[in-house]
Amino acid sequence: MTPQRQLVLDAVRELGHATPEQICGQVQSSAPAVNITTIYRTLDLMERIGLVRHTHLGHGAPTYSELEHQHVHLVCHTCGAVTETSPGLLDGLAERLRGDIGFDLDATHVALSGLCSSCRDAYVDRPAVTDQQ
Amino acid sequence: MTPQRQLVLDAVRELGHATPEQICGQVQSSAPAVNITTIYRTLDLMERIGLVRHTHLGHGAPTYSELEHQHVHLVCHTCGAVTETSPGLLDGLAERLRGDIGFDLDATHVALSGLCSSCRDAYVDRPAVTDQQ
DNA sequence: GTCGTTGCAAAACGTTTGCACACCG
DNA sequence: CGGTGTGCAAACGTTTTGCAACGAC
Repeated sequence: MTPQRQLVLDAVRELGHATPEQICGQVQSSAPAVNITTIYRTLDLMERIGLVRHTHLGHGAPTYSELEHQHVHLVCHTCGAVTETSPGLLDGLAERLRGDIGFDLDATHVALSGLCSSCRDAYVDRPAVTDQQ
Repeated sequence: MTPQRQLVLDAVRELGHATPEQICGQVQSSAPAVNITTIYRTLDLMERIGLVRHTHLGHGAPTYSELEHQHVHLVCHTCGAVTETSPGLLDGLAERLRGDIGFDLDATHVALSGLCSSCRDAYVDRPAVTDQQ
């Protein structure tokens, strides 16, 4: 565990959900010389050994978090808002997928997408202007 | 509806699920001068008016398909294989999300991720080497 | 002439690679 | 020494942007 790696892990823990770029910023606030390449390499390494995980929120860069940070993410098509909810919501689905076709679902790795309540309310005959997915 | 746009729409229909680059290739096979910028702009336009949709299969470029092509996609973490299944599988979840937090789920927009049956079988004490997500 | 559409080049974004240097055993 | 980790620059794949030219009304 090198100093850079410790800083990356600390940043992931502090930031909760963060893109490699955000993590890089956080790390550089205490060690400006650290390069973003190192961030990527370190995140990759830590993911392989099971220290962190990444989640695709739809658009753009994935976000990294601690392995224990287990949530299902809901991303709004229209405003891009991210809501977290319990992985338990997908237990039934996971069981059915496993039984039906032998697919072992990882509910937390990708965000589910849809329309959040406020956008649904606003979406009265006004077509979506932005799809941030 | 310009000739380019018709070609893009035809390509989306012929290819089923295709990335912008693949669509560009298909279009250029009959009209070589068409630029990929036009593909992007046209797909964007057609998505806004509801002719096509795009789906994130995890890694890399999204795939475009006709609006009617409604599937839930399952992508394997390890081998990257894509399975299609019925959107009905998520009906219960969609209902619960709508009731609990007012989130209107679009089950077909992102692929669910996990481990396919063959990779799960192969995954006996052999850690994943590739995560294509 | 005005507006929308196109092609092209360049930029932008997120990520990966090659390579040389430094450090630690 | 040898091997690992790092920084830097450059490449990469995908997407967006600026701009000039074209065409339809």
